[in-house]
Amino acid sequence: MKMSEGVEWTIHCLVVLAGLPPGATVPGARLAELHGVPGPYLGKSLQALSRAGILRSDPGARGGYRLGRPPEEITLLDVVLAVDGPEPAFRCMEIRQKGPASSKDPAVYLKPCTVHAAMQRAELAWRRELAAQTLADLRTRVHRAIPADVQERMRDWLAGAIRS
Amino acid sequence: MKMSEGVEWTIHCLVVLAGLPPGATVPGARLAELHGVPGPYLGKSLQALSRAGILRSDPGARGGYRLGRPPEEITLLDVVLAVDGPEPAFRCMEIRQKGPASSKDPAVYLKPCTVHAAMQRAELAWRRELAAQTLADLRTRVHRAIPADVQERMRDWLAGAIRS
DNA sequence: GGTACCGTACTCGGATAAGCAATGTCCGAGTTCGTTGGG
DNA sequence: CCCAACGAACTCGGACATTGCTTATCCGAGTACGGTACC
Repeated sequence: MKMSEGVEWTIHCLVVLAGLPPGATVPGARLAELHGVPGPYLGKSLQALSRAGILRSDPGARGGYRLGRPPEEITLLDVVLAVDGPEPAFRCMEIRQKGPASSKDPAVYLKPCTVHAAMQRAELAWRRELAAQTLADLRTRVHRAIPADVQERMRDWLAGAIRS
Repeated sequence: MKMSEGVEWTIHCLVVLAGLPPGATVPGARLAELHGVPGPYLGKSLQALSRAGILRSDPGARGGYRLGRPPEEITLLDVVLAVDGPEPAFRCMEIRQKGPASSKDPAVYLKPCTVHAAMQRAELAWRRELAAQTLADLRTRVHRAIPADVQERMRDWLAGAIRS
């Protein structure tokens, strides 16, 4: 089981964007080189966030990306579902209905598969934990964990990338 | 993010094996046709369980698979880690250390990445929920959910597959 | 009749190809800014 | 000097190759059973 790398990339990008003044935008290419990741492919993930409404994109010469809504209203679950896809990791193939010992009566299989339910319970716990963390929370924690000089260097670097 | 299909298959197999009398073994090929899945590939997943000690395999003409330890001591987390691999879904690439704004001082990055910690929290909740469910619990639930006639048909079918 | 040996059938285990999704890259549509020509 | 129109540069968005992993398959090593020859 492997999650798309775009999740990690876009979360870091969102943290950066959440720290900008309102209305400021940053081009995707600048976000890519800021994190040392392949630019064109990061754009693919950013597009997914744009479709989900998490990001808002301004085309044109002074265009770029900005948050689509306040960071308090963006959860990590929203980001993961947008980038990695909404389908759960465990997908029940209903193999209980296959094989020589299965029942021909469809009514037997109306209730969900027991194995499926067990796995889904764990997956719901995972989603619940992701939904409990907003981008605003994460930005606060990151802000406290990074030394002042690194933050200043990032602010200076961003000054040459921000389009307002 | 997609989990290996072998997880679903092997869990169903383990539930079947947990319902057998002690000492009884079932060949992997029989387990495959019982669930309508490709036999040779199911064997690959069963081998992983065997390496992990969850299953015990008896080679030879009257050989087959049986549980490696009591079903009360087998959790769903054990199965998932054995079949799908022990690596977490989210793997931190430490992209905070890359890019023009990163610090050259390694001491800054001794504490774990904040984004990594947030994702790990969710993943730990997922694992905790999986570890809380034993194979014995699951077998009891499956036993209650399946009608008596289907269970009897499975018992009859297994009678021609069990090697003791 | 009992026993030891041998051949056969069946099992698991690891090594080997095919299919597909994720990764990585590219080029086109659209928008804004700077420039230039005219009034 | 002010204004409008034009050209150019830069942006996002979607369509196109390529790599890696999951899926699927096969064949070889090892073991227990049944039959057979021998004592």
